[in-house]
Amino acid sequence: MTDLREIVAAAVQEAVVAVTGESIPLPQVEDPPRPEFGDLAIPAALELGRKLGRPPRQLAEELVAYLRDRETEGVRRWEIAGPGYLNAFFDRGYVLRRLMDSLLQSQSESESATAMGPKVVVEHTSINPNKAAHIGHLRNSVLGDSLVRLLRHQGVPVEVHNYIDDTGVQVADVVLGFADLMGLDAEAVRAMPDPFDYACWDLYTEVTARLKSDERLAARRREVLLALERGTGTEAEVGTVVVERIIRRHLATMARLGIEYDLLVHEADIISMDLWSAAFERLKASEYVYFADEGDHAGCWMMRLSGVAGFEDLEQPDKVLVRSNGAATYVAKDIAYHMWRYGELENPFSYREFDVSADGHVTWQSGAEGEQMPFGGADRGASVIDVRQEYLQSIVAFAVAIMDPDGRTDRHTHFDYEMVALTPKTAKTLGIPLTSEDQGRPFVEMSGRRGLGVKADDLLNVLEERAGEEVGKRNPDLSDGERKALAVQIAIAAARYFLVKFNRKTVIAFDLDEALNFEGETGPYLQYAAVRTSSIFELMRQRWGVSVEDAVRTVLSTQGPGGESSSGAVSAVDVKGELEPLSLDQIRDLLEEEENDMLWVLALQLGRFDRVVDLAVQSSEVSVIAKYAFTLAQDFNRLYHRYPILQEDDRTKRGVRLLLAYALRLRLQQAMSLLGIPVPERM
RNA sequence: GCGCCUGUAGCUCAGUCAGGAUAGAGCGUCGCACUCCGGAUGCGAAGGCCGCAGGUUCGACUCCUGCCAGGCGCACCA
Repeated sequence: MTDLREIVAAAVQEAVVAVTGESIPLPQVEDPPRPEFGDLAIPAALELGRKLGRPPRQLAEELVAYLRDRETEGVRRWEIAGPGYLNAFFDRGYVLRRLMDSLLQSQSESESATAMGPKVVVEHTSINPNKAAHIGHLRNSVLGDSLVRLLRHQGVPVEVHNYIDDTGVQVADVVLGFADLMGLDAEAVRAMPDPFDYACWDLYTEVTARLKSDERLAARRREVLLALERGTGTEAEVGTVVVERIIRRHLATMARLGIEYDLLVHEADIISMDLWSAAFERLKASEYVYFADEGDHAGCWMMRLSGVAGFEDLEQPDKVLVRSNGAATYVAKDIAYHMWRYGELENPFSYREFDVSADGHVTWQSGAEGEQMPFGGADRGASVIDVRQEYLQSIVAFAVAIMDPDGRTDRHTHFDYEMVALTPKTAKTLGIPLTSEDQGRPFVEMSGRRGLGVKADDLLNVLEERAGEEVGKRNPDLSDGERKALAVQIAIAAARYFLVKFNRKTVIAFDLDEALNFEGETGPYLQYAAVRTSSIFELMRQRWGVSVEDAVRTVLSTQGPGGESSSGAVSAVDVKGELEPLSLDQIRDLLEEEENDMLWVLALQLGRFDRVVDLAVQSSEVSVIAKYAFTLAQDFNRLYHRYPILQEDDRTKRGVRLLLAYALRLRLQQAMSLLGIPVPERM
């Protein structure tokens, strides 16, 4: 079904040709700021007037005269306003009818839809496996997971990767802590009680602090790092246990928010399975990779970036890929991973199951042994990584582009976002010590190294507790189990919404009070609106003995747009005279009454759903969905007070309001599901 | 120093990419609301030289230039 906007734009385009003889591209269509300016506004005459040296207003008169002589689908009348806008006013009955039809249709389609087309890999989370996840990591995972949901909604096959950096100094530091500070071996570390990631959080901070002054410990760190890289010895054993246990904790934390992964890629495997050496062979053949014989980087293999667009202003643009001691850098390993991800290297991995979730989803991990699986080899992909890694990621993207036989530069995207920081006030209330320098700042960056941050599980625990209190107050009849289950859903909503409501270039200065608020622009507000729609429908079923689906079918059971009888599924059922089929004229007349402008505004809002999803995907901006969902919920809550459904006696009013409430619930639920926010039965 | 990002109401943010009609939300403050489909709600009020200065334009929060302020990045760390 063609969008009405396109139809209107095409009509104006045709009018321009007819009136002026000028051919123009499809004109821009805007949403007018106020209802009296109609439903769509086209500023074409403004632009054209300047180009032709004619008064825009006069030009607009001629265009409108032309348009008024003809039928444009869905348009009831044209007007001119302001400096020369063309304002189109829809046939409100027709548009609502059309909206309902497409909703019912998309509902039945989505049930049978299977993903088609080239595969896309989305990599997110990728937390260093040496400590508990904090709320900054949560922003990454929630953004990444929402992106995955958006793409899947659009029918794109998505594979979710979580890159595990298990060879770096971060892991070495914690291993050092266990081995030297605590004197534990692998078995003892394996036997430690949970929360293991919390223990590592503290240990990591302690080791970092001691390393500053303890020369002997610093020397030991180099030994541990070497042992980890070789993969042999007791320290390597401890390292394996630490990584495995921490990842299980990370996945458990993310599972609380409904976030799952298809594949964990271990960085250690990239070396041990010779993925790096294969990548290196390919890279060496490139004009961009060379061996440095002299200078600061003597003995290193370098990537040549001087003269490459985007790197030209750097003092030393070239980047080390292989250190003079022969070890590959992080960027080098990341490049190898990306080349494999996009099918430019043969697959060296086998795969084992890492975990199976409650709903049966399997998370696999790379390794030397196991099964063959069709992972990697994607056509396109995105890596969700915070903006501080922009420089490194641009190198990775550059390498992907030069290794692509087709020379594509757009197949890999760095989905960048700003960090989550703490307001000094929140840090203080959480008992986190700050330097006097920090206290003067607008916000304080979280740091695993300094142990400075709010752990993800702590936030979720506090949210669940708070939600539990509220639920208990409102629903004293619920059992403990029911109350907890509800509190979990509300906590998910609060956390996820809070992390996506800001656009990704905004530094979130985390404020605990704000995050714990369940009123206003929050996840629970969305849930509340959805729950209210459901409870209206439930009450209707009790009073009238009719499901909302049957009720909607009844109201729609006359003819569809264009006069013919619409989709066969639509037929009336017995609703005991509480509802009746409504004609297009009845719906239109009702919606055109001024007191029903708010209903009409909601109908228009509902019609924007697909465009909003497109915009969110194109701009990689999840906040667009969050704002849209909030607007829907807000519209509904306003309507709820002004336009009762069950208590309305007029059956025309009742019917139209029911249609809108039904459409709203559907769209709101869809938007919430894109954000990973559950819709409770009650709350 | 160079590069990137940000600056909008007391606070936290939309709107800037595609210039246009009276710049919008939430929180906070003050006041109010249904014997009614749920008050995690709704309604109203107060609160804005859209960082500053130029420029382009019929028209600038939006584009361009300069400046000011804040953040981040520019490792043989990841």
